[in-house]
Amino acid sequence: MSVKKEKRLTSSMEDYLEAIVVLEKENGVARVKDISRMLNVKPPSVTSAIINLSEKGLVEHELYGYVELTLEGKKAALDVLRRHNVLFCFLAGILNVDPKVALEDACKMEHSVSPQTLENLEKFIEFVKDSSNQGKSGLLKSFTHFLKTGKRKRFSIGGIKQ
Amino acid sequence: MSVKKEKRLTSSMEDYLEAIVVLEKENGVARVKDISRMLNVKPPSVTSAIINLSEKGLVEHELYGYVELTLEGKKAALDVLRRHNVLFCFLAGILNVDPKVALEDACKMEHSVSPQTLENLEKFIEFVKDSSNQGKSGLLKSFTHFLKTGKRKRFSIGGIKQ
DNA sequence: AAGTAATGTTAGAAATCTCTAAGATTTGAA
DNA sequence: TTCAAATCTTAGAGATTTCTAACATTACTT
Repeated sequence: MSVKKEKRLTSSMEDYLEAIVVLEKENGVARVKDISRMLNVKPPSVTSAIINLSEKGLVEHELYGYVELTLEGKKAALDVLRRHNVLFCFLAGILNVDPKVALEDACKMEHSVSPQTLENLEKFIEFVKDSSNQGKSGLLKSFTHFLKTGKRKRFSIGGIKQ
Repeated sequence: MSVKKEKRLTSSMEDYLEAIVVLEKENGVARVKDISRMLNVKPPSVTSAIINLSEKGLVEHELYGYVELTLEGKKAALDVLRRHNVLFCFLAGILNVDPKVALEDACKMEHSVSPQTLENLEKFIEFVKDSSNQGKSGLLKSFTHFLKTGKRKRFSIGGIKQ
């Protein structure tokens, strides 16, 4: 009975998984060259990573061929992607951080955000965004105004206009 | 003229700086043993780190003596601490994440949050918190309620009661 | 003051992740 | 089909960070 001790994936390995799932979505398949370009690492680093992920049962790979996520790998990759997206939405959509910066931050923070924080962040986004049907909610408008001027504007949640 | 190329500090080195500044605040001085305990690493790791930080001009250290931050080191350490505190405030105070989890997350995320995100986060905290004089603001109460029940409650910002 | 306990350092090894250089395989063009 | 370009892998080295084991120093205790 080989009960593998599942160590948490490193940030690096999560990056590779994420790149692979994104490439699969974009191109149907993931190739070493594209992973390399996407992550700004050299091809040998990708090969090493693939061997590593393959030993963990997260990807399948034939020499000189494509890289494919296993079911488990896909699950892990989508989890990273979800963290990324939630963080990006919050940073760019609520905190009003420049999208380029928000992207960079999301790419780094996605590896350290806990499930609980992620869940509450998702709910917070829902809470803030759903409170307006069109574009920015009152809260968002008010905060954006506060960011620019330092002054508060009234706003409402729950459909009650002030 | 030796113009050192100042590479960004690694997460690890930031952790050491942060521990040192916290210990200095608590005990007046920082010692290897305490840094070791605070960061959950063995003493030789601390010694290595101190040598590293010392080469960067961020700490001073006499063999078998105390560790002290230089001016530059203190500046860097306080910067990390500020990131930590802002993140913790947001997670625990606004997102309603369990303080223990919020602490862990802050400790990890503090190394990857950009200045712009940090600044906007600080303003967001100010925006949300200052909108009530006593404890949780309307927004906070409303979000907490939403977290628990999934239902929205009306609230106000700007001192206007609904 | 001497010896023991506590603390700190040195040396050297292991894990992780990246790179360069060089060689292998595949693809595509003539 | 054969050769050149593109792609991928292997081998080996370097950086970073941690550890254990052994040794050095300092601080107590009596």
